[in-house]
Amino acid sequence: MDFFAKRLIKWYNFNKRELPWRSTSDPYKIWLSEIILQQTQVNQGLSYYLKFIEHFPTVKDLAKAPEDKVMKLWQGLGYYSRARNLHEAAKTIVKEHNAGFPQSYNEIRALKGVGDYTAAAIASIAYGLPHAVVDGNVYRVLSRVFEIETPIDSTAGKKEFYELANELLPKKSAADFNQAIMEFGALYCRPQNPDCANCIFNDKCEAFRTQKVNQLPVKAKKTKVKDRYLNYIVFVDNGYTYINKREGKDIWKSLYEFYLIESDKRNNEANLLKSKELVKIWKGKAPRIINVSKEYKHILSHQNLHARFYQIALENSPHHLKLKKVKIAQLNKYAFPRLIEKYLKDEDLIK
DNA sequence: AAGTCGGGGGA
DNA sequence: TCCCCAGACTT
Repeated sequence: MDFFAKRLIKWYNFNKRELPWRSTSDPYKIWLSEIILQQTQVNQGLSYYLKFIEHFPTVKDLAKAPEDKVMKLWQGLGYYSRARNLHEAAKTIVKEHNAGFPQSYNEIRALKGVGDYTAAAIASIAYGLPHAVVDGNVYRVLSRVFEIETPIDSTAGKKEFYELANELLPKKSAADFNQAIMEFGALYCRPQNPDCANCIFNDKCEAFRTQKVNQLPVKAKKTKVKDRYLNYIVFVDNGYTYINKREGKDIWKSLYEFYLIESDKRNNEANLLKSKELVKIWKGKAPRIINVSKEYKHILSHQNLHARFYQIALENSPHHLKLKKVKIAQLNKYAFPRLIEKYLKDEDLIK
């Protein structure tokens, strides 16, 4: 087992990518990078990291920012609870830690949005503390090299991989080891098309020897996908429109959208006009629909969204609804889901 | 233990 | 299509 860390760290020193969060020792920046990179590939998160550092050079800057600005900068990256928790944790750090980033594993772990993985990553990378990270890369690399078939999404599997990672971790090189195993998983021991031919472990890898590389790691569950049909009512009122901030437990919390009428089946215009909700809004008088968009299909990991946008005429403006009246020219200040952003661009409502 | 939360990219 | 990504949180 001793070969593992040695080869890995040596490989890392020669082959690591130059990334902005690797050339800093600022725990705030390391924390930010780790939140952004949760369930997100480096190439997708990189520009967001740079934007955040530019707008919020310190944790104080982030803490005092309005939530809408944080969400706007996060727009398009997904998993928006990360942005809300990031913002809340920044406030916690300023208030309860006097703007100094916490330096112990337990204090880091207590921050909103920081779980076992992220706490270990920050503790090791920023402070050299001996906590092994276990992320998707670690599951993949370890399950293959040591041919472990325990499902990674089971309690037993999580425990087993966590213990193995910590056994393999050289306590004095925690930062390098953790980053090395993740980098190696991303560049060589990939989910598909792993580069076994050029792999530094191909003389030791059990899965390679038994030709089980593409069967590992084992995952037990699979997600169910639901269809949802979103009918958006777009009021256009002489240079203004009406938007709404999503609340509750559903997707896109804290992002904006138009007035939404959701149905579990595909709606056409006639059905929409007859829908109880719409009739109720105008007290039985059908509103005048002046434009119906194409259907937008938007795929999430667990939902297939089908959306259509209905523009309603000026005389039907919803002054009686609790919507936010905003200038169309100001729409670019608000964070919208990708789906709505696409519509806005198609209609030239934003650039 | 199971569900839920986004969006992009690769094969 | 399906799978995965420097996972966390709620139920």
